[in-house]
Amino acid sequence: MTELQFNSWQTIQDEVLRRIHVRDWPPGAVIPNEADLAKEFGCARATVNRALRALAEAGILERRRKAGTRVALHPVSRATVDIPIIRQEITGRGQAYDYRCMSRSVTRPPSRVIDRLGIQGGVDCLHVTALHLASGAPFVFEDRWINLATAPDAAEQSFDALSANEWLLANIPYTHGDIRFAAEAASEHDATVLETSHGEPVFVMERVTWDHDRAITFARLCYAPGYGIVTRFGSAP
Amino acid sequence: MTELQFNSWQTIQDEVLRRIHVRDWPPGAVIPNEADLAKEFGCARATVNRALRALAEAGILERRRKAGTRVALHPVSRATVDIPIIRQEITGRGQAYDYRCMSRSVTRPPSRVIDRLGIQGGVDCLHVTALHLASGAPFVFEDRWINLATAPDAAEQSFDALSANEWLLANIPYTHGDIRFAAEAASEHDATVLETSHGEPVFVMERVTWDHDRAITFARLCYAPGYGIVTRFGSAP
DNA sequence: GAGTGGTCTAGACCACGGT
DNA sequence: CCGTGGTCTAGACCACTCG
Repeated sequence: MTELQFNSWQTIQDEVLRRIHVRDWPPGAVIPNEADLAKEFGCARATVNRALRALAEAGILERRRKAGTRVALHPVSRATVDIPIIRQEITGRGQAYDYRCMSRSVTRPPSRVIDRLGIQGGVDCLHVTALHLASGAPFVFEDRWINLATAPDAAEQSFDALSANEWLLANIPYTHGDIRFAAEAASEHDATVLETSHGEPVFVMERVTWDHDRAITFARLCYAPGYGIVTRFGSAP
Repeated sequence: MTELQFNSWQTIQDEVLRRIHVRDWPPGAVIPNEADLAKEFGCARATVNRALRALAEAGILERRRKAGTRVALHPVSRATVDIPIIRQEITGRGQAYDYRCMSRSVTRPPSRVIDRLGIQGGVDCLHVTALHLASGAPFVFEDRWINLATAPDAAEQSFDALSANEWLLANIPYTHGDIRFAAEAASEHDATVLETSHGEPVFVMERVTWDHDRAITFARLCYAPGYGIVTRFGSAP
């Protein structure tokens, strides 16, 4: 009845959020369908759809055909984390970037890596280790295995000056990847490279990158003590 | 010329990705505008818009009015991390959830917390510490400060049986939050509670939750050794 | 100023999946 | 079966911003 104008999809999104916040639509409740909301808000159904779809992508609403749209029962906070190229991450902080390749060899990877890459035994991989420095100080130690069956051109790269991180991104297309964040104790080798102590807590990021069903590379990034990842969830500034 | 049918926005997205992958449109290049692509693909401009907007949200394209759409120069991997309620995280692994409140008091927070909450000095907060257990083993230690100016009802809660984590989510609406992941050495107290050793690496998540410009709560979650966060980026399975 | 993406509309058909 | 969201269309106006 209150035919107030909600013309933009963001206005509608705000109104829906408000109704959720004031428990007009409590968690688990089914909200009116798109057609009814469009009529109430005095706009096209596509506009309502745009607003509700964005909220569903944020994890606030759950939508299913025929069943309708309901307020999520178990509010998960869905945060988006941007993982930049290491060079960008360092120069973005106003620090000087430096790179040092530490080893390069073609070997059969340990079973731990074979499992992550999902490859058959006996496949040789290119193993590269390198250090990325920020203003001269060790920033992150990169321990990477490249599947030569997927990225054969990598065999001709020395990675002396250009990091595998950047070369792969610039030359090998990927479709998706897995990431794992964890806290680990610095190994003897990690500690030496990062100029810290054995057993010191280090932030570790492990990434596997894929091109469709073919594994490209597995990387273990071991960050110097003090590193952290910052991110946000929700909409407002 | 090739008036093949690209009717769905996902088909168009795949085709755009393919052209990026084969360096038809290299990083930094400006791609044709929506109207031209719509003509080429034989579909409505809105359909092209849908496909390109999704790729922009994924960080693969950068779009600006008048300047047009270009392939992102510095490919960031944008991963989405779901942060569930702790109870859900544990029961979702098929383990039994248990909760133990360890302390509760109204105090003035340390300056470190005051800074994160962005509040004026002299404001009292509710300080709650608690342990969440998975199948009887310590899982995560929660050290939380609740801003009573924003959530006054919290003062009447004992948090003996229901964790602050769940009570807040169910009773205090929020709009957004900040998250920080890091690796730290377990303090003497952390170690005792988590049944590990002093100095052991632990995964730490710090969260500040807001309702518009009012801080609700700051939580430091200290996970038992071995914990990690897994996530994905990109589109394919 | 003018080109580009951003958005809205009114209508239509379709695919999924509860009932 | 049939209601619901998912999507597409053709056209229109607007807002931003680059040149």
